Amino acid sequence: MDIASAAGVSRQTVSRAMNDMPDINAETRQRVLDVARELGYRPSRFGRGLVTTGQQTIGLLVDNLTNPYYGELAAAVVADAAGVNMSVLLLDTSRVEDEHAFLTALAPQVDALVGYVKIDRRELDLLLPGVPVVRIDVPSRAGGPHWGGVRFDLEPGVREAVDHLHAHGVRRPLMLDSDPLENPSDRARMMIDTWAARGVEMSVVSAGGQDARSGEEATAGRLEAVRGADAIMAFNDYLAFGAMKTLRKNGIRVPEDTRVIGIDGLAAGTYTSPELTTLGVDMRAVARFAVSTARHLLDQDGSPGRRWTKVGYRLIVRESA
Amino acid sequence: MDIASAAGVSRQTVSRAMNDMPDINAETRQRVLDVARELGYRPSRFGRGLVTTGQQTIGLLVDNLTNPYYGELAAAVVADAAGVNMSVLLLDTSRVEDEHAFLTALAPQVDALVGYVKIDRRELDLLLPGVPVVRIDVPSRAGGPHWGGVRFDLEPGVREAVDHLHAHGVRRPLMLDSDPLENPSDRARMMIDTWAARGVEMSVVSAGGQDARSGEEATAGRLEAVRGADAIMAFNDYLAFGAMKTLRKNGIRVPEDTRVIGIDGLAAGTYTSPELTTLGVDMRAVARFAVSTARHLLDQDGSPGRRWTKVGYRLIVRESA
DNA sequence: AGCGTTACCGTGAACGTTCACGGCCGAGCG
DNA sequence: CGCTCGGCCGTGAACGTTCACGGTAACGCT
Repeated sequence: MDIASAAGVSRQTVSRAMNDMPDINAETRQRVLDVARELGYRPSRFGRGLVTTGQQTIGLLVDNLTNPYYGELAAAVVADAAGVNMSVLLLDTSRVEDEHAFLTALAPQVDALVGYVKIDRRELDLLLPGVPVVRIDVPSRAGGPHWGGVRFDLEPGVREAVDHLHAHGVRRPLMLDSDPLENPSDRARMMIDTWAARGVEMSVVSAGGQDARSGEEATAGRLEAVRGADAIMAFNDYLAFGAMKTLRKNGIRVPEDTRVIGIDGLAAGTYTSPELTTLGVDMRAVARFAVSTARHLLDQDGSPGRRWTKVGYRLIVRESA
Repeated sequence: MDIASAAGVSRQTVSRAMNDMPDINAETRQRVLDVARELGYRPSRFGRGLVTTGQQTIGLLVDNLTNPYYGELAAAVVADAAGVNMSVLLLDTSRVEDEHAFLTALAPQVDALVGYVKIDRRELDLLLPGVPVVRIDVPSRAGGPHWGGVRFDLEPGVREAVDHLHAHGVRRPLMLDSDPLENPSDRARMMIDTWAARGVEMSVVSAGGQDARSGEEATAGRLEAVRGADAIMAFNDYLAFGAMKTLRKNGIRVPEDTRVIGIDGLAAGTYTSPELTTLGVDMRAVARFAVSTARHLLDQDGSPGRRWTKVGYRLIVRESA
């Protein structure tokens, strides 16, 4: 502590001055503060963190913040974390080629991991032994006792959506999937089954991608199939955006001629015309659970509590269906 | 270091085991690792940070991550920071009422501040004396020697946009401003002046807000003015989205009847139909400068370098104009 | 036997901060 | 005068880790 001698006082007095603590003369405090500014001194967060065990940091692992979906998640997590005095370190894996090296470099900074961890469990456990991990949108429970997660359940949303469409007279629904026909996505499978349960057969078009352009091109390429449908359910909102664009270019009105439903609940869906009806999860609830679970796993206070949860998609009715 | 005695070795050997260092027997390492897992031991980042002065953290201050604009900024900053081995702590001020208390709690975790700091300079300087600050989108240079920033220059974009519209025969442009008519925004003023320099008078409609709904309602409420225009330039993309929605509902075609241009360059503008032509800044360049400047101010290596820069908006031609 | 080399491991010291405690001095009181 | 008390300040100790160094034993070589 160089500054102490520079100001002619002791370490402790410097500490008192910097932290607005009592037991220090106002004049002395000012002198210390002046010297500190002069020398460009700033207390080290490491030195402080070593002795005051309070502040904890959670690492938020997302695929690509450019995608507003992750933005909404991040906003919710940050808000919740701030509420319990935790910080959030952003880990965006979109532009990183080697997730292993990435985590090696940044993970020591973090007390817990939350979000979309794609890395293998064994590998991660070796890399960050004992670090609590709360995964989001995982198919199944996995990992040790310091792992948790939230599973997304599409089913209630699909049921609501199919009910909604069926009630509006839809009988020739089309699934716009991202995956190839011979190996449909889980979402597509569920849609098809749900319609089948109502005695309606769903046709399928594969987009071969998850972005708007794929949706636009796929629907344009299979226009006869699209014209034959009275509703399109897309793998996600982006594909739905693309589909709506194609529909419009071909004079097909939404929702009068064809209804369109996406999945994700992106806010961007309110900027289109018509606004996109979609299936979405309550991100606030997801974040709330993730943060509280991370905190829980961090404390290890013996009480196991719930480490896993399931949140259902809900139908968000806007204008396109 | 409790674990050292538990494994029957010294602190240093534990360190060697945890960090894959040489000079340790493979068998001993495994034993230490086992004991560590058993006891749930994890090296403290504070203890480590105290002795290895390397990793630095920058705090990214944004208004509201739900807004994809900030998501793009965050993604770019994170990518750049990772490139120079820095971490990014997310500070979202959208849901925080008292920015002062917020910073008091979280700022000690951070080595530098980047982004949209709204708090008063004097206050911040008192709170975090000497902390480098790089502000984004500020009107003017301000702050001490440890402050920097990037100024956004709308002018080249406006010039390009007006040129573009003028070349396409636009003569009755309409400004959709967020601020009231009697006190127009800087953006509106610049638009109006640029048109005036070409001998064209611009009419103005005030939306009284910056979101899509405001744009939709304002244009709907002043439909006669809108019908009389052959181009609409909006305060931002959101207002443009709203305007396009109203235009569509009233059978006005974009861009055939009326051209529309926004400001922000949101990716969401590519999901609409037609895609929104807009003015945007190169976020990657902004982030690059912000991170490198933060690093520069952190080092204080004497060479002053450039602490301020100006990046110009550019016209992004899509479909709406 | 004596020597150097290698593999492995331990011991101060240091990083910067806060906590618990104790000391000094002047003022007030009996 | 002696005593107490409050205001102000300094001194070990501790937090958990790494660095630089030194030490020990085993082994091979001359």
